[in-house]
Amino acid sequence: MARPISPILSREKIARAAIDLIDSGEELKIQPLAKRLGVSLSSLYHHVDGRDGIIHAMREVLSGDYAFDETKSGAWQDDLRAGVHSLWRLYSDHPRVMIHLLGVTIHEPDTLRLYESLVGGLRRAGLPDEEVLTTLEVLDAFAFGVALDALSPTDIFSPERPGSPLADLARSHPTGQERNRRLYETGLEIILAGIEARLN
Amino acid sequence: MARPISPILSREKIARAAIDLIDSGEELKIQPLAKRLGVSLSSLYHHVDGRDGIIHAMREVLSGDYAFDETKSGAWQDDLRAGVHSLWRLYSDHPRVMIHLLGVTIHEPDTLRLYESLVGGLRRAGLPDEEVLTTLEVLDAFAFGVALDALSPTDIFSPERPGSPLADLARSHPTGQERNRRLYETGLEIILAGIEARLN
DNA sequence: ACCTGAACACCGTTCAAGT
DNA sequence: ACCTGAACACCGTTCAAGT
Repeated sequence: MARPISPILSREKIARAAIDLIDSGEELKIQPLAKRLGVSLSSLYHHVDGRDGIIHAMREVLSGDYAFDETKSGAWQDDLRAGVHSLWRLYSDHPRVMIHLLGVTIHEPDTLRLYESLVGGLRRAGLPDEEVLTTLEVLDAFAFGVALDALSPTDIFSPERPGSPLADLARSHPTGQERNRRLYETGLEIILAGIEARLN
Repeated sequence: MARPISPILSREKIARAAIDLIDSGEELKIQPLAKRLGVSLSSLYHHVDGRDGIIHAMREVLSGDYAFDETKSGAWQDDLRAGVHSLWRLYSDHPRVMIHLLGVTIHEPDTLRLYESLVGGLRRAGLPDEEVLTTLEVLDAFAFGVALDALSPTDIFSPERPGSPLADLARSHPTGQERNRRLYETGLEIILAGIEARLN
């Protein structure tokens, strides 16, 4: 086969296949990616600018997929919960993809709109302007950290010596997804309570 | 040269050179690493088990370097501040190394002792046992997220349209290291205030 | 035991050829 | 414009040879 009547590939198809590949635990390699797409590996280079191009394409696709529909104007706490949750879904659905996206500036309008919505929530909470962006970054860093935490092995705390206080606590501690979910929810509530406490 | 009188390499020397390499922004590649150490690349394989072995060696070295000297028993807030700070120094001094260490279980005694010290602080704060480990994970995820945030380009929020509320706020917002430091300190205070607020 | 150079397998990228 | 196979450069790992 040479030039097909209608193109088999597209920037988006490549990006989605790459996301699937990474999410399934594989490394981002061109050969397996081409195989998934049912094409030869050199075909990819007609649509994206090499490996880096694939990474940029993934960012574009994800930014659109997780666009935030501004259901605004409840209590500021609920608005922040909704916004951070949307961000966290993006991060925790694709933690391995996020690692590739580190160090890439976000200028997709969809993602910026999400940040703007969080700014709105923080302002309505009564936060002074000079603390809004830093607090937004706190929420973002927290969500990102929790998402990467999900990549840790199930038994994070594996104390060899049985006398350790960690060993006792670890026994009645949830593992896996349940552990991660509780971590996210508890942490978010702590941060919201902290923001509120500092307003006075 | 063949077998030297005293060995040129050691597991630790290789680990430290690898950490330096990664911290300086390079990828972890064997050839440049060998060059830094002044040896041929095949020499490394006599001391570590390939690339994965180097990653394990880095974990061991860093765990020792950032061992926490338990200066205990101030206010629980101060104890937590000290413990989290120690953890954060590890993460934010070597954020790129940390990415390689994701998904590797920590069983180095030095690091476990640091976690145990945080458990002590949280208990003295009056947290019920079933929340201690989750709250510890919140602090850890936050510190980790902030450290990775430092890898973002200096201008994170780059709104194209000038009408955006982000554009205005970004103008009077610090950048680079200063931005990251403020993010860490503000976030930690928010979380401590949140823990305290939820105790009642 | 510890270092070396050569050999090998793997992976990303390029390019001429085909429609 | 879009797909292909072949060629090339790069990188991790192995191994026989040397002390």
